Amino acid sequence: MVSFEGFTLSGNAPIYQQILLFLKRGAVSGTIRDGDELPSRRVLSALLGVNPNTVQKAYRLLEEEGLMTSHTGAKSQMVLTGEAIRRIRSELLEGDARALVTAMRQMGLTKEEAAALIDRYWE
Amino acid sequence: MVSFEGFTLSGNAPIYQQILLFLKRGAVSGTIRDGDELPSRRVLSALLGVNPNTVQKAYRLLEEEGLMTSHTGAKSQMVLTGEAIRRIRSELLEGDARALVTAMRQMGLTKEEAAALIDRYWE
DNA sequence: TCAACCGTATTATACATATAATACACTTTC
DNA sequence: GAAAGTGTATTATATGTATAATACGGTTGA
Repeated sequence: MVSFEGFTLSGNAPIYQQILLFLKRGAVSGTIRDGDELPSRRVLSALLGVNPNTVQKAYRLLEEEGLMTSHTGAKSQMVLTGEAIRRIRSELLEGDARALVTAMRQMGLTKEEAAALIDRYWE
Repeated sequence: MVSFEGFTLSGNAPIYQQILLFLKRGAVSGTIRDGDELPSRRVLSALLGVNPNTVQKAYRLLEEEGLMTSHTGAKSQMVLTGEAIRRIRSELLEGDARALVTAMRQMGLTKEEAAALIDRYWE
């Protein structure tokens, strides 16, 4: 069963996107694996304090990406092939790195200053 | 005059937030300085291909933060004290660093792997 | 002076996001 | 078999974002 322990809503990003991102990052790290069952829409929405439709939107997009299967009446399961995991990993890392480098550059930081900042915030 | 050269809309973030972020980062880097005139709402909206109201929203928020003054009929000007710049710098760097570290951690990367990734994307 | 530009304001429409309240058919479990 | 839980679907409302079309009064500069 996929655990949402340690997941908290934050920032201005849409909730369904935050859920999607949490699941993809878990797949990349290996804490979420192929065949793992997801909490039901109702259970997760109650856990997060959001509307069931919001969870459903995240799950629907997950399924449309081929990362999950769902059948009426039964629990939904993650579908994670090695190829899919590598694809997600590349997408996420590239996006995050690009965003940070853009930000640091626009603020006039050197590569060394950026590295030192990350090092300090790692704790 | 504040230049928007090198600024392009990207991603899903609201346009008015992207404009605000660009101006704040410019203030931190020193490319935008106290007293600098901003392009008019109409001119900037035409340059970016967005609605004048969207630019007005960004400018209004900038003014509400005390980083700009505007008077009917005249050009708007940046208001950047040393204290304000330090505040913006802290806010932006903290937010960016926190976001990246959270992402890398959730994907199971080590500090060294994250540093190598940033180093590679710096080019 | 006066035309051009500026900041500001209003009204309307459209889309995305999120919530709320139901409803129905299917699966699982006792 | 029956109850509980599940995926799925619908309709409605509210808010934020973005666009569109105007309008008005103040400032600037030829």
